[in-house]
Amino acid sequence: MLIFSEDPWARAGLAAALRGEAGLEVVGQLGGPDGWQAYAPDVVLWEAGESRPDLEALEPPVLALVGHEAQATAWLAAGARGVLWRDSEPEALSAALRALAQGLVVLAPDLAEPLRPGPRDPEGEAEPPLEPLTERELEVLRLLAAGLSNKAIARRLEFSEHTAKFHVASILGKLGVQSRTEAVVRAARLGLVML
Amino acid sequence: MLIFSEDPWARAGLAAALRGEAGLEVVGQLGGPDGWQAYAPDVVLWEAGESRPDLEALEPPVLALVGHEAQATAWLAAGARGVLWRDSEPEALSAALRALAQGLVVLAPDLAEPLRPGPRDPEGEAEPPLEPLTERELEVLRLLAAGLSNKAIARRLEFSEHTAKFHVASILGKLGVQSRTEAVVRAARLGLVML
DNA sequence: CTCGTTCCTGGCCGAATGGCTAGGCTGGCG
DNA sequence: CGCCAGCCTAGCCATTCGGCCAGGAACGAG
Repeated sequence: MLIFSEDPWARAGLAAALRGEAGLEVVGQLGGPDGWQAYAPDVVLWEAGESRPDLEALEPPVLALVGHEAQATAWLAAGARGVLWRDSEPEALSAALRALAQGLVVLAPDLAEPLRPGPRDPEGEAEPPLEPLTERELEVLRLLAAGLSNKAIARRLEFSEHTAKFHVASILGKLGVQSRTEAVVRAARLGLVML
Repeated sequence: MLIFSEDPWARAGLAAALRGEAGLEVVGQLGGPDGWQAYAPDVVLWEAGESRPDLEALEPPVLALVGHEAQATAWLAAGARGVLWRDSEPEALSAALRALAQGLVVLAPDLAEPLRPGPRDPEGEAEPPLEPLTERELEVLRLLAAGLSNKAIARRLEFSEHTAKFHVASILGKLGVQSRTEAVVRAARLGLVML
């Protein structure tokens, strides 16, 4: 097992915490993926920095330690085989690393939520009495989600800026929000547009 | 660890295969969940039958062994903390069970696909020369994505509206966009924020 | 010590945004 | 025919947004 972290102290701490674990051998520590081949690790433990993860050239499975959810999804997308919170217990790290070495995928419980097709919050909801958007409004919404200004929308759809504002206002009303940004987020969550 | 399977031979086989694994103790075998309390297991290994899984009354984390994908999703939805294929190696089972006991979620690689947000268009890209955002900027970005106005962000983070505008401008610059809406969409695509 | 970076604050200004009211045009329906 | 829904246009107005310039406090690196 090879440890990556931009922070030397974090590397040392992780190595020390895992040293005692049976069946785990820390073969080295690095600041990043450069030169990993020399260690021929079966698994990589990587404490995520804020920079974008790059696992391209890395062949062994990677367990990413992350601090917040956005990081988690970024690392998953980048191909990490395991994602745990930074404050996980050493025993959890050790167990996760062993599972990784077996080719399995390991996640912190919170991060597995999207997998559960979901009984959907039973009570809450309350929200989408959502009047249906007209075809025209959907067109505008898509441009809205692309980040276009009212003026740009008007040019694209060949009507006046006033009309653009009219449709946008109508969309805001139907979605129950008061800014175009909120509208985009809401629409994305409702599946009305793809981001 | 407690083993469930409708098939007594399968129970025996699993127990035998796992008997050798260090740090795992098979405390019993049952045909189903009835009466599990008597064994006080830390984990349950359950070879899935074709019937609908019911994990309601079951308190320890469950590792389900499934034969096909429909089963896998059914068991995940039912609350299984781990799902592996029936033909997994004993070493993989053992590693998975230990991770389960640590409160982690374990999956066969194929089953984790839905988590990876996108295969990323392989060719295109060209885009993210993306300077990293500072911690403060990420905080602002998250509120931005919630649709808050500069004023609201300033209140929430307890600094002046000017500072909010300053950070927003900095975010726009780093993401290479010119409106907050674009910034949110871009950040979502990059995995910097969850919508 | 100076330098550079990050974070925070301020003022100014033009443009964009969102709420409002008030039209006109079309086509479907009773 | 009148009525209504969806669509487009228009003006007014307060607020917000985004760009620009300038400065201060804190901290680590040189």
